[in-house]
Amino acid sequence: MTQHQPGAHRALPYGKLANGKLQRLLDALPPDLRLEMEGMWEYRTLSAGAVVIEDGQEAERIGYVLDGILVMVKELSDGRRHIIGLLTPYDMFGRAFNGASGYRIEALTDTQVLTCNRVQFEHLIARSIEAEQLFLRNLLDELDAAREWVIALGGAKVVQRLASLLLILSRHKFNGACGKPTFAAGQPLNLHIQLKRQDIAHYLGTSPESLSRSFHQLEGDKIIRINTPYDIDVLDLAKLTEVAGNSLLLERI
Amino acid sequence: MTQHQPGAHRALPYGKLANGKLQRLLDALPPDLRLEMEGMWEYRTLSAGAVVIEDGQEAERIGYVLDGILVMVKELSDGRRHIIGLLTPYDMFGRAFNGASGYRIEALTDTQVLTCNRVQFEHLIARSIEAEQLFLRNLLDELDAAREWVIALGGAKVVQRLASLLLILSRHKFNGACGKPTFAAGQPLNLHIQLKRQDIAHYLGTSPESLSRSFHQLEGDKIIRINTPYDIDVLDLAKLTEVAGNSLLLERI
DNA sequence: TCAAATGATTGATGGAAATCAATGAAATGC
DNA sequence: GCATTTCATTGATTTCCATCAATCATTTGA
Repeated sequence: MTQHQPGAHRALPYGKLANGKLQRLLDALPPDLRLEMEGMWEYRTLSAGAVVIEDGQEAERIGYVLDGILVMVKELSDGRRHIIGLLTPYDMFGRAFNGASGYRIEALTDTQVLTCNRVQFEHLIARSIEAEQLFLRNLLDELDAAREWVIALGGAKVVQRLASLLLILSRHKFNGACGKPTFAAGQPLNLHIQLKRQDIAHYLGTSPESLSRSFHQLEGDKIIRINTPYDIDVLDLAKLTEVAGNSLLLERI
Repeated sequence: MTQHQPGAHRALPYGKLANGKLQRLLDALPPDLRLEMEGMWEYRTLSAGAVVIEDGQEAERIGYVLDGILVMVKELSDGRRHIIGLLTPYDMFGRAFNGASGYRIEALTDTQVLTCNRVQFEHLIARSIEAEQLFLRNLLDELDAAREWVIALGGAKVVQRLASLLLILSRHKFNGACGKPTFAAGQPLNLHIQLKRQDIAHYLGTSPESLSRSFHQLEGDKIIRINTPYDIDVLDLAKLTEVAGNSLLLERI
């Protein structure tokens, strides 16, 4: 975290983490290490556009996204931007042990993150087998998530890829939610998509115009409801899965 | 590795690893651990179609691909196969610490692998900070590789995605090669693509027919030469990069 | 407040690709 | 060896999508 909003960090708000991924990780630690681990984290907010980690630099801090979206982006020599991946809530960013980043990470929206000094984190990992295994598991989850994006982008048609994206975001929302799932009962699942159509389009390998048409196709089929371009209700998860063309993305909900 | 070709494993042939990724990893270990680590590995060959790790099972062994291609595949209920990802030489497979696999891993071609007992490997990782960090670094590399596929598949046109695939395979071939690169001098780089057109098409989110046309378009532009459908010479890496639409995939050659 | 800018959407059109159908080529089995 | 199957390729047609252009909605800034 080479740049962040000054004055925006304060102590870890434990309530924010109830039922969250990090909390589940912490729960598995021995009490003494857990206390130490908890003390290491800082809560921060980032304004949209803030650079979290610069391309080619070694991250000073690592962290978790709590709310908002970070984007991994590569600036090409001709000025175009290539979006490599998205970091949504409960994803980890910054590379422990792994040197400089090959791309820039920036906040696509106003974002809330938990961060931690990288070196401090590495030392804790090195001292504790439990912490190390938690981190490894987390990393392996990230790998699965990245491979999931590959599936999502493998769809032949735009509407298929969009459906896959919405499925992934739905699951993030669902897994990150507190308490019992309200979802199986058939209520609409509300998604706050903090991406501009242009960014989504780029990420899905299509144009904003085609993307817009796909959004409205899904709405016409009663699969989603578009409240605003950034506020989507998923009405029919089964149909959405059908359109996505595979059930893989849903199996971990 | 729940199934493999009987009688096909023997002691680690050190020569095979010269200049390889694993060798570089081993070199960084303290001598005593390095000896122990080296003793853990077995060289095996797998016949095309052999199941390396079954969907839903916990891997007994983890390993590295030396030659050939493994495929991560999910069998859908209606009998179709969804290719999740490819494992090419120097990729790691099998999940340490992470429980059951969510997909099947099978050999797409006759494949040479180095494998190691998972539990033994986990114990070594737990004992040695160096080994642990090597593993972490490797895992983070895998994550980068997965994100690279996202870039490759993000291309809008079929020929673009194909070019990206060929670039990635070229780099694997190149980085895995022994000794000095013969590549910068402009010689053709020979690729043995062990995938059927249908499999490549599925992976790139297109049809075999469109894929075939893209192959021959690249050949017509003198960028590749198609000796057989499975034997491709890359004649002009610069043009190939141009068609792929970005230079990201090339930067690590 | 209003003008300007940005983003989302819609329409029209040419080009790209999926699909259907057929042929050629190679591998496989008997 | 030949028949059979599988795979790759090519052609013709339809569908999809990128692009250009225009409009509408929302946000931004003075």
